[in-house]
Amino acid sequence: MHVCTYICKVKLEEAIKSSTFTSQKQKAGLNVLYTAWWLKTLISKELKVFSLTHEQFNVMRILKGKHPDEMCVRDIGSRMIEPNSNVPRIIDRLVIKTLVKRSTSAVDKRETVIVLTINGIEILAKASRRINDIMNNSILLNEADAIVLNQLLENLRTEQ
Amino acid sequence: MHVCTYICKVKLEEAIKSSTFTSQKQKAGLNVLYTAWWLKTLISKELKVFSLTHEQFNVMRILKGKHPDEMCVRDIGSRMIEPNSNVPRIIDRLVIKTLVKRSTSAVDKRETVIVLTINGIEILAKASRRINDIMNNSILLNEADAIVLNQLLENLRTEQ
DNA sequence: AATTAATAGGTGTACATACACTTAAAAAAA
DNA sequence: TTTTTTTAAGTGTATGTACACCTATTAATT
Repeated sequence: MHVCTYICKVKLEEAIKSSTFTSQKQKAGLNVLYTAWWLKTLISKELKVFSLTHEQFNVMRILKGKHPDEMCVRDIGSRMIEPNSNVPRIIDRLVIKTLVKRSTSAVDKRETVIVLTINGIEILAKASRRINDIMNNSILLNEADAIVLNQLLENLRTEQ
Repeated sequence: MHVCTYICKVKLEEAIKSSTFTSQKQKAGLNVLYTAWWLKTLISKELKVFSLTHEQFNVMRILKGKHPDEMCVRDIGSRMIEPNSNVPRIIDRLVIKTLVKRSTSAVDKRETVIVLTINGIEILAKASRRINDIMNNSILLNEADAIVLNQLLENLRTEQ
């Protein structure tokens, strides 16, 4: 049985070498930005095994949600975590790796429709398993706390 | 007196058009990533008035912390919110805009030392005021909630 | 003192992002 | 039906990021 000899808390103060925050609210802003970077880096490192970037993986996961149906570029873009990502260029790279197929819509010739290839589905399945494992093992947050966190983040983003 | 007629909650489900999360923990991960993007965009939009990017502003704010002392590139890098930022290139742009001055350290010729110019201090003061206002007005989170949020994010990042 | 190792900064490349602009096609208006 | 407007995708440019590699300088070792 593994005994956890010590737990290293990655404190914000240590990470950005600063301990003077004008308010907890200000600290929370920096904390969100730093935590997002921490998470992205964690995920990106795992995806490297599959030669995928965070964003390429994200697009593939979105496509999976509609598979075997095709999705247009606009529709993919509207589901991205970072909505201003340049989806056509991310798709370019997935096409080169033969993970997705791009074709013009028969219904509306303006639309480009994308669908995962068999290769894409296989790679995505493997990558998803890995990422899910990592998220479960690395995010040490119980479900009750996660609910509170989700609520607080939603409050933070509330607009008048 | 301004009457707030309606409050629009930017729900994660609406933002990424997904409502099927395998766990609250998984949702929390996406929520952190999305909130960070939301915050960054908010700040970047404000900084546009000053022709500054989020990262250039961040470097200038770090320099302010030691002003009028100089800081070496490595030292700046270690205080960045996103530690893998390529500091020399961010400084390149600040030098072009005459917001900082770059020179070789007399003590250790390997080191490049950076200091804010008078122009840089002025611009930073104006930009900081604007950003602080925006943060105070846009992040609708009371101090008690902010403390909880900070604690949860620190827990989330805890490593064994 | 001469050699080797470590460190600081910078560069090259691939990828992503923000945003303005272009082009083709479809929809709406005249 | 022709013209105008809107929409979907893609492109160009400036910026930033991740990471491997290079160069100069300093520190450590022999």
